[in-house]
Amino acid sequence: MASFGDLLREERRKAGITQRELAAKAGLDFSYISKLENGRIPPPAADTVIAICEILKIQAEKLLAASGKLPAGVQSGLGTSPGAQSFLQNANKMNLTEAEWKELNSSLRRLRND
Amino acid sequence: MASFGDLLREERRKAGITQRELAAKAGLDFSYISKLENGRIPPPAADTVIAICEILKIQAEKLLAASGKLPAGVQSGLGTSPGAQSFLQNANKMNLTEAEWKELNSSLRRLRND
DNA sequence: AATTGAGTTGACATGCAACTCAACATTTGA
DNA sequence: TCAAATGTTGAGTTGCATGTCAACTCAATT
Repeated sequence: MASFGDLLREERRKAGITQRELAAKAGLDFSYISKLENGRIPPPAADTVIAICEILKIQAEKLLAASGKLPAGVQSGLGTSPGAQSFLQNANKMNLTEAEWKELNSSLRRLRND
Repeated sequence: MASFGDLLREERRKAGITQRELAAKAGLDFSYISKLENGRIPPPAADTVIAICEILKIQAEKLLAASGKLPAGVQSGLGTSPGAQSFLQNANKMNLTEAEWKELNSSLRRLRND
């Protein structure tokens, strides 16, 4: 899988903006963007990734996945539910494929749409 | 919901051991256990919660949920999957009930058992 | 050739998570 | 009752996440 830095650089260029512009809009230092793109430092916090994606007008999942981190809202929201805890433990052990996650997303929708 | 500290104290007493014994087995300082039980400090890292549960011989979900944190393995395992990322975002926004999480756990089993 | 815009780098800052350590207080059982 | 066991508290430690700042390079224009 492409590294976070490579993806970020690619998407930033697609958006046609400089590191400095992106940084300014995201409220970050431009040198930080540079280091991220070159993989000199670990990916930013998940919420920062999301902010960046909004600026670049792209879906967050790919960059988020490349960052390997879960959004704070997800952690606080799901972390306090025993049911979520065991679901997540099980899902993790099963090492689901992307197709299987898609299936689960359907199950999720069916929960309320039936 | 009961606080992490109250739950911990309750379960430790059920197991019939002292703070010092629990701490020793978990590789922690006993004063740390004391502070946890009294809510003086935030709950420990998820992996520490799991270690404690193993010593107390109880299921981890309740204490984990009271701690509000997700195990590191879950974060690194699910955080790198785009499918998991979007599933978790959706699930979080839906604010699922415990019963619904149980449903999803069944869907999970069905994925491989069919 | 000098300026300008873009990117890179190393050193440093800051805050918080997750504890430990030493001292003191309280409870309990012989 | 009183000593040992158990529990509580305040202060300190350590490491890592998440950045900033200042100084630099390099390529393209003017």
